[in-house]
Amino acid sequence: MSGALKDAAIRVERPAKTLRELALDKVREAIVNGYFRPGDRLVERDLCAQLGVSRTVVREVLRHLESEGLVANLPNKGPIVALLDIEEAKQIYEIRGALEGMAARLCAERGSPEIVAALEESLTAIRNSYRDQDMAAVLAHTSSFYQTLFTRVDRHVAWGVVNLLTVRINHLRSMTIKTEGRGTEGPLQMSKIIDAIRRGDGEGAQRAAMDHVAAASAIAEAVLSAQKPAE
Amino acid sequence: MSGALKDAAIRVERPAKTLRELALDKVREAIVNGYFRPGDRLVERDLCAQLGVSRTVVREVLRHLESEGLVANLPNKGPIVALLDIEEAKQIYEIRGALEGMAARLCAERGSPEIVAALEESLTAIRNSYRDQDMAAVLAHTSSFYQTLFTRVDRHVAWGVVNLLTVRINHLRSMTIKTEGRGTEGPLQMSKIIDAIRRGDGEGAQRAAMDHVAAASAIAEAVLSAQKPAE
DNA sequence: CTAAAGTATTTGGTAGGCCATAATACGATT
DNA sequence: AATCGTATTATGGCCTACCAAATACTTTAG
Repeated sequence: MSGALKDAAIRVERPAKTLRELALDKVREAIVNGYFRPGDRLVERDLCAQLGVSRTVVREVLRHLESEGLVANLPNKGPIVALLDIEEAKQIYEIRGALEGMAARLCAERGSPEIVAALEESLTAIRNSYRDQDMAAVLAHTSSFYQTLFTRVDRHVAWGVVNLLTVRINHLRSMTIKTEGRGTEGPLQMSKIIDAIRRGDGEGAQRAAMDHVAAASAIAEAVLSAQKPAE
Repeated sequence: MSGALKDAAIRVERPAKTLRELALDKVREAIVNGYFRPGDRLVERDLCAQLGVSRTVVREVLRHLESEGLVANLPNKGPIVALLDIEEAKQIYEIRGALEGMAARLCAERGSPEIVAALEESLTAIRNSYRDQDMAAVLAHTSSFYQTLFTRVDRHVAWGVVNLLTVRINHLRSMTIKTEGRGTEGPLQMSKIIDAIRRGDGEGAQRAAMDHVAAASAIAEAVLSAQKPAE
């Protein structure tokens, strides 16, 4: 991140976003924050009207979301918002545990103080956001905490995988962080990760990261199984 | 896998494959086995002609492959077959190591003889295919070896992730298995995984699985860096 | 011989239409 | 009244045709 602004400095930052990408983001966001609920049908022509784009674009967007796992396609019935089953959620958490554990270990083994500093910055932001009850900010800073973990040791592919999986459980995440006591417990677990990284304890960092995810998973499971019978 | 054929027994198994899916498979296969080479442009209208389908379908297929990482989209220039850079390949192998290690550990901890039997069956098939110099069969049976590892402990999501990543390095795989001595070394490493699982040694199974992937990764790296300067 | 102007090529996106299938409503028949 | 066909509708899958903008390639004029 040193000399990357040589000719990027004056570069006109054009939106460059193709209409398709804009639509994709819109629909994904609509799903993630519950405007479309799991199980809702996504009727192509309706989406065209709502988004103001053509069917071609809508269809491409739906295909993309399908491969992200946010949308499921029922044969001869069309696309719906994917329903999240508890088994799948647990598996996603498990995978995140494996990958985040790996990244944490690598960070510890690298032993760079900058990583520790960056992580602590995110953690502070998380604590502040909890204090302010700003849950959206908690999520954002938690993401950047993990992003640091992955990208500071150049594991962009793994970070991509984690992101891909995370969108599928996003509404779960927003529920887990609101859970009783999560405001102190979560940051505490994260600080353990940082501690282990600081003292170069790869094993410990890995374990701490996995513990943190496991805790989130347990809460998510409780939340999910509590709400399933209700509906 | 006990009583799942209650009403599935008579279910009419219609192909149901939509044209889009057929085209998707065709193009993916064409990329994977080198009919389209990395860097080749994928001109929509040409593909339409070659596949005998409309642009609508082709575009959706290209989007899908893009999100699989097999196709890259240059802005205002169009899609090309993604080039595989060595750094990315290493990361993919690393992730596979983490996930396959996890699955192997779970298999060991479950301690079911059926898993061991299934794995051994795949391994025998692999050995036979090596003996017959049938490399396509080696790849197929290797896949089913890992599929067993994941699906017998119900880790379908992780298996999906591994598959997603694997297509991106598929041509590497076909090169690594042809490497000198891989015909005895690879199966040997796999038999170590099985041994550890058989004696319920989770830790050992995990390590053995990770070793196996690490060996493949090392070979792939050698192959890649040997061929890059050549072109 | 170079620079400018024109010409393909190709993607991004739109519009609209056709057909097959599934579900629903509706009417007829026993 | 219950059942059985039969329209109707909604919708996805797929197609053709078109336009605008950007890129790449030629040709022409100075």
